[in-house]
Amino acid sequence: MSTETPTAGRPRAFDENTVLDRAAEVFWRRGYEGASLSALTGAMGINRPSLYATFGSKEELFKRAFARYHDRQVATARAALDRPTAYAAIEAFLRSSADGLTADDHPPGCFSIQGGLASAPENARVSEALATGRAATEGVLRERLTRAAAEGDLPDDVDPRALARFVMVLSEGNAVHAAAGARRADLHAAVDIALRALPTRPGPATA
Amino acid sequence: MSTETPTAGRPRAFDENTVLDRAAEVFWRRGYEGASLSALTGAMGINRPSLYATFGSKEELFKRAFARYHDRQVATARAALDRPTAYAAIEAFLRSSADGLTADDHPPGCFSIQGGLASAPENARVSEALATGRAATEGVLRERLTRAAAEGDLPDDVDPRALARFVMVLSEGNAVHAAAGARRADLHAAVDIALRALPTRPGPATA
DNA sequence: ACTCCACTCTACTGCTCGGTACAAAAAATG
DNA sequence: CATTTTTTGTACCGAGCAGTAGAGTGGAGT
Repeated sequence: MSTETPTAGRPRAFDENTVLDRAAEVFWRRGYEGASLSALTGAMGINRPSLYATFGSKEELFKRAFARYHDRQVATARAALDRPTAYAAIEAFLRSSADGLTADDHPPGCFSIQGGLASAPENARVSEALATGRAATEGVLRERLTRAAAEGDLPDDVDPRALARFVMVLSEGNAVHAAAGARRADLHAAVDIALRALPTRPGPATA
Repeated sequence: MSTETPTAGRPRAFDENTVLDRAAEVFWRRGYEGASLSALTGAMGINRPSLYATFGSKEELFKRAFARYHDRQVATARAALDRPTAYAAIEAFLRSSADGLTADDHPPGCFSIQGGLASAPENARVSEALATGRAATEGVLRERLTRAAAEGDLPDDVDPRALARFVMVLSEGNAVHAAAGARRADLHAAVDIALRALPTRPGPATA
């Protein structure tokens, strides 16, 4: 099994996490259905049998690769949201999102969206897994804003769920633009405008 | 040729636009790469040779199907933008977008995005065609807002291009949510918040 | 009524897909 | 050093892919 640590036998010639990151990049760039096994093994630097012995199937490989991406995504989101006010948290979230969508150490845009928004029915589980991941990120945001509401850091008439959705919409729309090659400054310009929509303002708790 | 009108011979047993719309739905639901010829011909109600005689290739079929969708999209956008003020135009655009993304006479979400954000290199032209379509819609929006700026219907410090991009980001982010099954009310809630961000307000020209 | 010709249909092509069998290779254990 | 255990590499599998050949079909023009 891939999760166990064998005591004997020929040692693996590759690092599991390293090849997962390379696989993620292929899925990200080509989408699940556009990522052929040949492209994957080529980028990962391993052959098919090694891939199948380690990950079981293309779908499992995808899920493992996406899980790594998603965990980092959530960690980044949590870090950004760790700000004293709702306004600062949202701004940090959107700024780090815009930067992440245009970072040059990985493909432009968002794995959760490029991976496969729509797919053949037999691959529906993949699209669903991605949607679940995005929903989880939105959940982190929602928790933070719900806390802000409880702390009086949001006006009483603001629905934290709707606000979290709005922020995610912004981030996802920017992801679509980034996938098409938009420049970082363009994404931040959209964030600039969005921030004016917030029912809270810079500085300590408003009401 | 499909574009000529033959005077003799067996007449075509299907309507070109009808089968194009059915093809569009398959591409929309499954993405370009997830839409197999079997799925396409099945939904279109014609066989492969008819498809190839009429459209030439899968890629050409896709472009024709997308062109129809896109033309309607642009027409709808233009209609929505035909409002006296920038605020009203933007609101109408976003409302009709949210409704279109959740209409029940076609798949949820947006063909331009679900069709194929990312793809294998050999299908890159498809993703590019979709991105070009989205850029065209953004162009229509930008023209309207540029006119608003010229008319004094937007504050002088507002960049119509950035504002158009912001509105498109909203629409595209909502499309991602819609693809994942979001309800219409959720999309409108995001629009509600976005409208507060506008550097213009309901009613005749502000400044 | 006959001819013509575009369209329709079945059956096929070469190719690539995701996935696997099997034997050679290589490190740990005795 | 021989054995064991796991990984690696080559070469392959059936299935499904996009695309096509060619016989059959049926309405329009004469």
